[in-house]
Amino acid sequence: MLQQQSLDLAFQALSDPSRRAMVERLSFGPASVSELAKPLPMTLSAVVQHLKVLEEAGLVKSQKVGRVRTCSLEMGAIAQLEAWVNERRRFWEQQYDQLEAYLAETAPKEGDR
Amino acid sequence: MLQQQSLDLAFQALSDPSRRAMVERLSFGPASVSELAKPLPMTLSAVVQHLKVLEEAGLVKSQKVGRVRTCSLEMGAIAQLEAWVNERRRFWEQQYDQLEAYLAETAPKEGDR
DNA sequence: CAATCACTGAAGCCGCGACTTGACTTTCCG
DNA sequence: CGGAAAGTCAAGTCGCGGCTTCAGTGATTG
Repeated sequence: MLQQQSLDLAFQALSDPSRRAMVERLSFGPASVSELAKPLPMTLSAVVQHLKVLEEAGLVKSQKVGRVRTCSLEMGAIAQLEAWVNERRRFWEQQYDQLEAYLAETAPKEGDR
Repeated sequence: MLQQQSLDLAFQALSDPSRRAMVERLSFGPASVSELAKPLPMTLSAVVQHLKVLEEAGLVKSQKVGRVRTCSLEMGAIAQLEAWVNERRRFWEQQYDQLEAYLAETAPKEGDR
């Protein structure tokens, strides 16, 4: 599973609060690097480094025009996260259903007739 | 938002591949600590430490009966992750729709008639 | 043209997080 | 009872991740 690698990068990237803040900001629309940096209590340099992580995780893309780099969300990676989480839930519910079925079979209740 | 804190812990916890593997295993049903440890290339001790992280993040709960501790998934935290991801997508799509609407207004296409 | 803006890149610091080792405690089984 | 199983705890090591600082480099603007 090559997915594994990119999932890893994505979760890793989102484990940092500052980077998650950047993603949240970007979910409202594109922004420049300094716009992303404005609310964060750190250097522009640090923000750029975070940005690099997000880009390598495929969560964000950016392009530079003139002297300003504009960033925006890359929904593909987000969808992958979603898929992983959904899968966990799916398996968990399935197992839960099996338990229910088992209980229903071994100890049928009134309403079951 | 106090949610922030627990979201942070959850993402943080899932940023480690071993811990994600444990969660994946647990999505198929409860397991003991050594069962969780079996596929992982590390000491039981290390696994226990990972487990602690997962529990503090609210992703897993466990209880000890006799000498064996049985772990299982805690779906609440997972649901929170899901919510965050969905929210990002929601905002992103909404912004996308606005763009589309704008384009449609300023440069109507053939089919619009 | 000079000054400013918006980054970029390279060092370097430092704390924390993922491990290991080793020593103990409890529980279970024959 | 004796010994294996299943964890638990406390140190201690080590590398990497999140910062900062500082020294550039091109665009942009008065």
